[in-house]
Amino acid sequence: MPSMVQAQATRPTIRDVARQAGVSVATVSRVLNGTDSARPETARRVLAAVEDLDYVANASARALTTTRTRTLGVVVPSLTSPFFMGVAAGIEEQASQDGYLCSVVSTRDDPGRELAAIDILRHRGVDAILLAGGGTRATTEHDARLRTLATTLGAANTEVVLCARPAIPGWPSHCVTFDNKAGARAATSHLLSAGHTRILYLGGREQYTFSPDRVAGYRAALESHGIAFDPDLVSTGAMTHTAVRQRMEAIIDAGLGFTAIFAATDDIAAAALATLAGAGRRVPGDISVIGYNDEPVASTLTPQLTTVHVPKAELGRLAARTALHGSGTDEPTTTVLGVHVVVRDSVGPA
Amino acid sequence: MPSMVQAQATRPTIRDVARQAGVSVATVSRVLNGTDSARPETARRVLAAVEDLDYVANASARALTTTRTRTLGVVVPSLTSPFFMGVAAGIEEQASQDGYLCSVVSTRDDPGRELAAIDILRHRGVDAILLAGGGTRATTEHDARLRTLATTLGAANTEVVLCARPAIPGWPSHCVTFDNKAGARAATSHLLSAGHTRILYLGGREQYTFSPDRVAGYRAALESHGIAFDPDLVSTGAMTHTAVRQRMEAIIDAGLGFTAIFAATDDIAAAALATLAGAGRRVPGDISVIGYNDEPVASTLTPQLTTVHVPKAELGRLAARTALHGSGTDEPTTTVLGVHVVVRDSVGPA
DNA sequence: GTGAAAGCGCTAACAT
DNA sequence: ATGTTAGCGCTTTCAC
Repeated sequence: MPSMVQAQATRPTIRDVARQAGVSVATVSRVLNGTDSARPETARRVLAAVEDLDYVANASARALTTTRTRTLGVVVPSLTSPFFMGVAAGIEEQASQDGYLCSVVSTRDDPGRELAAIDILRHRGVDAILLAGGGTRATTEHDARLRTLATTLGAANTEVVLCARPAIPGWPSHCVTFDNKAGARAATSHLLSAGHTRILYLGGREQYTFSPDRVAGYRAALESHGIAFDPDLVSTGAMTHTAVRQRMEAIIDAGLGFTAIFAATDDIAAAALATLAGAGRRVPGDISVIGYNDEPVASTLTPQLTTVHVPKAELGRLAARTALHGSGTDEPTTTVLGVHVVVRDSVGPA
Repeated sequence: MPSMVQAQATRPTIRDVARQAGVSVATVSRVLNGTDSARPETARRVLAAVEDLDYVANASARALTTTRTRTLGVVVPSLTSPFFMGVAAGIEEQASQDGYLCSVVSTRDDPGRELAAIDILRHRGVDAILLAGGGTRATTEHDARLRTLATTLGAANTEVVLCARPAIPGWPSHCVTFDNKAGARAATSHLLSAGHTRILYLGGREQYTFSPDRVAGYRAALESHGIAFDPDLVSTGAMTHTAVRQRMEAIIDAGLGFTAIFAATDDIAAAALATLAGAGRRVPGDISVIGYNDEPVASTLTPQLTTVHVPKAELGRLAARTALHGSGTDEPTTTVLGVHVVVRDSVGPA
């Protein structure tokens, strides 16, 4: 047992271990990294010294020589979004399983901070960057800047992979996302199959990255069923709880005819459900409602919400794997995960 | 413009910048860190060279000499808990504002992984560690191990501060938390003031860190109002949505008399609300319900949930500040943030 | 199988 | 105000 008197102010280094084990620092390094085989007895002595001194290798020094930090940078739009945290959970799980640490920086829902976030991560020398979600739809100028930065980083051997967001044309690295439009189409079809023909699309602002495809899926389903698209049935705008409620109230007051609602997110669906309840409309008796994302809130609602399941954790895991180990080819790839309707209690016959 | 032919496979170093600017590396370092004043013209040349070469300092090399990584390690029980993500958002905001990066590792709700998580962070040489939440109540043995590890790290100048969890006796560093018991007391009092005397406590498993204090607060409020504590009115168990619903159904079927519910979390309250609606009991007409935590779900419920607000983001920010800059004294401190009832629509007169 | 020594890219004395 | 230089703690040739 070491002396209790002198507080160890300075951490032991590999040299301390070498001295204590009676070997060279090179041997200690080899034993600790399994780089080269050492005599069992030598290894034992080294390990004993490590244990004894409570030695922990200096990650910075190691990174300096290996040029790898074993860190994955993650950029998310928000730390409080159930959707992105579902994805982040998958990322973290895969990364930690592979011995990587996740450094996360949030843009706080400001796409303008995306570039800065990537730059912070670049300065830290992370081995790869995951750009999860995008918040609002980018301008082509923003996309161009993003692409330039990603290309620079790619040349420096740091992949920037897009995750849970639409692919960007000409992106130099990979993209792992889900079939956003197909999900919207499936949701709408689900409603159509139940006999609904007047379906209200209740969306967020049009500049959200997911908006265009969700509207497109909605329209596509309508067309397949030979139903004319009615612009009056499309409502977009802010998606805070109160904003959606106000929008719904106005719609109800206006006497707009519809028997079902396709909400672009579960949160929007929640607000719709609340408004409907307040207006005395029964779900799914009078009105059917379907959501999108399958966030935890879906099953706490009354009635439990039928929605489109997005494999968030799986998406995160796959994205992390792709960022860390590549996708097999050197070429940029786009992997699109499937989604499906999960039937609960908020949809009934027309 | 540099040659387009040769792809820059290797990143420029401080020497490249020095050469290009016609100064020494020391000057470059000084200009970049603002350590010492340089002649304006010199600084300009350095900055131009940096710009020109797209130079980014190597964080590992810098950390090696300064012995500071400018990284904050964060241990959370889960990346999908709205409560902890609220706290994490505050942590990330404060850290990034102070130029620190957050490296997060999740224990995936397994307190047994807490030690391992801290150890991972220790190996990375983070400057401080935030232990957010604890999931389940620890054994004294677990606490002892935690304390030992924290003490070791503290000696190595790495503070391990507790965040949003009960203080641990003898903890060598700081603790930033909220008044858990007072919140439970306030919630119960809120119900009592509305005239309720038969109040059901609907909790999670007893080993959750927050459980004991919430029950204690509930009892304390009862006592202050001269109402006898009835053990039959305390229901604890798993807090998944279905588990709580089953529990609630059994309670209703058993004909237990009560006019109000104090749910230990908003999620539990959500499940209770769903069960009540299914049973035809109106809230707050027949039964009043109050939650705890003030998570986003509270305002999506019907009726909107009256609950106890916990300043999650503020808690996170303060904890980060404390971990990064200390609390003023060298002595371990415990900072307890206040909480308050936020009145919405789920509580009515008895 | 093991040791000696040369860096990795940076900061911080110490000179001037 | 700026240059020289000695490390920081590790990995990795290159010898033996």
